[in-house]
Amino acid sequence: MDKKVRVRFAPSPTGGLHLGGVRTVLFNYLFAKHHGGDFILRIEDTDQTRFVPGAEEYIFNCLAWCGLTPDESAIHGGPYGPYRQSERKALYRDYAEQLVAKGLAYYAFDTAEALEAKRKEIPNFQYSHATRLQMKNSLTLSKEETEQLLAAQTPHVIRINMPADETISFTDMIRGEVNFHSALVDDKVLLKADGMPTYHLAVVVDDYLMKITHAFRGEEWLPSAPVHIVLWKHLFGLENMPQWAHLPLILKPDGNGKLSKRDGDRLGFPVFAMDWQDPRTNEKTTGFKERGFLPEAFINMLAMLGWNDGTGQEIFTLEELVKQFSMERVHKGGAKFDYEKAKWFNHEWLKKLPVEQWMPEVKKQFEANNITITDDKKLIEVIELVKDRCSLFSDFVQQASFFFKAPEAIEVTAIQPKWNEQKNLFFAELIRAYELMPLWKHDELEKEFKEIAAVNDIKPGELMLPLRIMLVGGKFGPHVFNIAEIIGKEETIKRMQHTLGMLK
RNA sequence: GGAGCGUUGGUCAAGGGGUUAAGACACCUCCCUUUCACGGAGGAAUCACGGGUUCGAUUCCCGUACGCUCUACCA
Repeated sequence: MDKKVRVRFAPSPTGGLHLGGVRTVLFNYLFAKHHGGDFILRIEDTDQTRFVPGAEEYIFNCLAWCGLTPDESAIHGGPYGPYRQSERKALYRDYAEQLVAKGLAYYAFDTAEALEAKRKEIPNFQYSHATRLQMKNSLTLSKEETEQLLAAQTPHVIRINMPADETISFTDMIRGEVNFHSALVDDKVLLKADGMPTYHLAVVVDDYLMKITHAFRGEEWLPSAPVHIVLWKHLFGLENMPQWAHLPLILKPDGNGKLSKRDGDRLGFPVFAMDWQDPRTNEKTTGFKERGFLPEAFINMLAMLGWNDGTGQEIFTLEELVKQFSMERVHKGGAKFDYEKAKWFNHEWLKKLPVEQWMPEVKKQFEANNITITDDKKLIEVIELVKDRCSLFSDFVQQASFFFKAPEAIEVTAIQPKWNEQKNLFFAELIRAYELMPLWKHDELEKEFKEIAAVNDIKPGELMLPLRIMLVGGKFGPHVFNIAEIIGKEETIKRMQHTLGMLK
């Protein structure tokens, strides 16, 4: 029987959680759940210089919002902890030493200055089989010298001793067989001078210890795969190595290249899952959540960036995605992010989900714009009326504020040129009639409106827009008489009089 | 510079040796609508280029071009 599937997402807590990161989580999650396996979240915080307070908690919050709950993590617990690499520091050195003992790694004592000098001396310098004999390390020093330096606690790193002439190959679940020539891969640092492992060492040690069966990560990792393969071969055996899949990148909408936070700022759309405030600069970046996206839509949209089930279906629930997902159907090429399409996904989900479920978000958006809503029944009525014209929760502010508050700007210029005394008289009469209306219902209002128009011999079409401008302030929104009914007699008449005053 | 990966309409993409080369988003036209949307009907691709293999290539092979990623004691 096959081993239980175990996958992991391993972010470093250095800032906001990027679209591409969430998609990597998603594909990990979908694959694991499709196979009845476990999804592990491991924090890769081995670079102490890049530690950002709050970033870890933020990642957990994003995952919670998305509904992608880890089975094991630093906060969910689990049998293979700790799940923060900084807390596992002690165990890495031993593996690096094992490699040194076997001659597959070596101590290197080169200072930053020496490395810098070498880079200047040799163009495109690589610390590799071609150059390592020119450097200060346990390969060039005598055994005694090395031991002396070590005993004196001289700062040093441990580097992998890449084979000089081997073909390193592995099978990627998305790309098939991939080959590298070992001579072109440099001797990556495995253990840093501060005793922390680099990503290269940590990822293989932890994947082994945590019994990871499938390792998925972004395509940017492909060039360093041979380092990981060599490590696996000598540390734990290729037969125990997880199956790899390198996911295609999410590209910027214009031009080419990886989508970055900068692109979002420049083009006006979010890139992070949720709002992120950098504690060092206090710079605040809005996320998809706060911008008015439903998590269901966000996930759905991400899933379709680089994957589809081949049927043409585009709207999927998480459960459906779990059921349908397969790594073989993931694309090789990167996908450009399209914000318009992202909004479309949200629009579809808005239509699909019951209003009650997302009404609180709409309220929040109104509150952020100083409109407090106390009447839930009215809000639901309003939402039903305008939801076809909204893609995001934030759109409701623009589309429905006038139901709760008289419009601040009245687009009188839209009606002024064609305004005349006849229309003036019509509206005066309409107001008198409306004041006496016993039943304030949209069909009654419309009937009355048309009757008075007929008596005055004006085409109703000439009067509809003026009425709309009076009530809404602009040329948009649902049927005018529905609006009038909801805002009520008093408010309707007040707004008519207000605009009439402006037209005199 | 080197290595690896990629390339079907503006975008996401289905398909796969012989097809009218799906569908969605965006865009344009029309219908519906006395506003804006929604909805409905239409509109656009010689499948990067050049060689092969083949009766036949967008599909297989090899080159070329272009793009991207990596090339840190960052992940």
